[in-house]
Amino acid sequence: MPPNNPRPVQQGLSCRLTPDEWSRVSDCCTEIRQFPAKSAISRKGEPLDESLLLLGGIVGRHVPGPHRDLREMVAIEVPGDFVDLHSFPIGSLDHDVTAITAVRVAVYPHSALRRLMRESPDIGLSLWALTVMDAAIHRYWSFRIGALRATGRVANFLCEMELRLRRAGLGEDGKFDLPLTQSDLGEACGMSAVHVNRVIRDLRAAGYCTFRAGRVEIHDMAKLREIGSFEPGFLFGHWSD
Amino acid sequence: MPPNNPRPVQQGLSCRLTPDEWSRVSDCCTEIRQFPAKSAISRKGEPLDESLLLLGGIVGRHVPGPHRDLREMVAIEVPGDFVDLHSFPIGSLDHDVTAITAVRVAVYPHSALRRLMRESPDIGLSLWALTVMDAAIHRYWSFRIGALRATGRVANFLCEMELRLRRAGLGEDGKFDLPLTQSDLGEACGMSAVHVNRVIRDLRAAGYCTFRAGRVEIHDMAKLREIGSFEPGFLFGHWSD
DNA sequence: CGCCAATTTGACGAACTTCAAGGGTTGTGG
DNA sequence: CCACAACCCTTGAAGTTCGTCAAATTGGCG
Repeated sequence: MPPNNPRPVQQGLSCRLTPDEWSRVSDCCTEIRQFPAKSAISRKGEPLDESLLLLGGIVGRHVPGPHRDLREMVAIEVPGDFVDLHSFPIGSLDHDVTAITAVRVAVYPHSALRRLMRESPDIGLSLWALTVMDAAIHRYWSFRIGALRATGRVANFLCEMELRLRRAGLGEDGKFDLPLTQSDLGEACGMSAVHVNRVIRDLRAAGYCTFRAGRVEIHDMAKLREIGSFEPGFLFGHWSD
Repeated sequence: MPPNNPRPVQQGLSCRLTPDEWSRVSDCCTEIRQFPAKSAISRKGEPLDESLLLLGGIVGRHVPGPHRDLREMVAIEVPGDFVDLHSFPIGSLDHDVTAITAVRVAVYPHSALRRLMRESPDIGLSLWALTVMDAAIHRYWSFRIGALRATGRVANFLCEMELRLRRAGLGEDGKFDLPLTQSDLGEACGMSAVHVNRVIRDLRAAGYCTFRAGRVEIHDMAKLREIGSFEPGFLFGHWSD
């Protein structure tokens, strides 16, 4: 390990690793890298030989369709999440990864992770678990888009973001920054930006929450969770608050 | 390895493993098990200490909502797919697993898989890759439901099923069995059963495909893929036909 | 200030859900 | 063999939700 090895702070999803595991994973980090807002981090199909842990900022993952204007946001990563650990076992991704805000990431070369996994298969299992949690979040997004109508979708989405950002130490008391445009929100929830606007107006008028200038304030969490059919234990029951 | 160790045939997604890897994974199989149609295989949150490889039949995975009538089908497994390998790194699942048809599965105790992974981390990596492919399919489902409208969703879904079932050796020439009700299809595509009925009537009238009595016949694959915005390489470009 | 992107609102039509009813098929028990 | 129940499919009618188009407004930033 180089003496100037960067050692990211443990937060968010990565808290599933024990401190010792985290320490040994951190040893694999070779670099801290930055991306400006709205820049592409990687593209579908591109060969990848490193994975990124998000340290600061918000990252979006989009599945592109056959036309430029047809795509869906399939995931959002918050600090503490691995952005593209999925590329480790398979060498590339099926989707685009984009920096929504300016972003700071820790770089983990696949070669180092592979070496670590050969030395300590149990750590490999813990990292595997992180990608499995990621898949569970994907499934919940399917549930949201498929089973709920527009108002419920937005409410449910805000509840998930509140929970995940709070777990990442980036919000409390139902207040947090969510630097997404209404168009972003529409792409994440499978609805038009115009309709997103109407829905958040209704949510504001009802007194449940506000979403303005990239900041969310939830005033009635119980009600928002109810109309969003949101259950905080949606991730295996591991997050129950 | 017991002398009467069942050795499942390799097909579908599991073809990503080398024959040697497959052989060593197969050694972990302790049992062949059956489930009747419409029976529950496992439920959300239940502790699991084994994973199942689907040998025959169709399995559905549902994320349940807070009410009985609110749920979404988030995945369908076909023979050759692991049904719940996601439970291996984490010990439980966030969703229900249901036998849609009568089902035959190969049982892999987690303890045996863990032993195998410690002996051969590279095989662990290959199994990890299978769960990563699974997540890619989840993302594609999000794309389908979020970015397409009803007709495109159904067309896209049928294209995916055609590809996966053909890959599993269970269909050719655009004809295959898909033992789902129109309600099932609605739960998978995020639409009402009534509207599913109208959409498949339109697809039939247009001469693109038929879906009757659990059997699909695609008459114009190019057209169906076009209106479904379906790209056969959706899985990392690994499946390109 | 002036530009550009994002937000907001109205109007309209299209897409979709719900409710309701009828018909077909299958399996079961008399 | 028939009657019946259960389930699925099919269609119509009516109402709701949502997308599209268009235009005005706001807000951030050089």
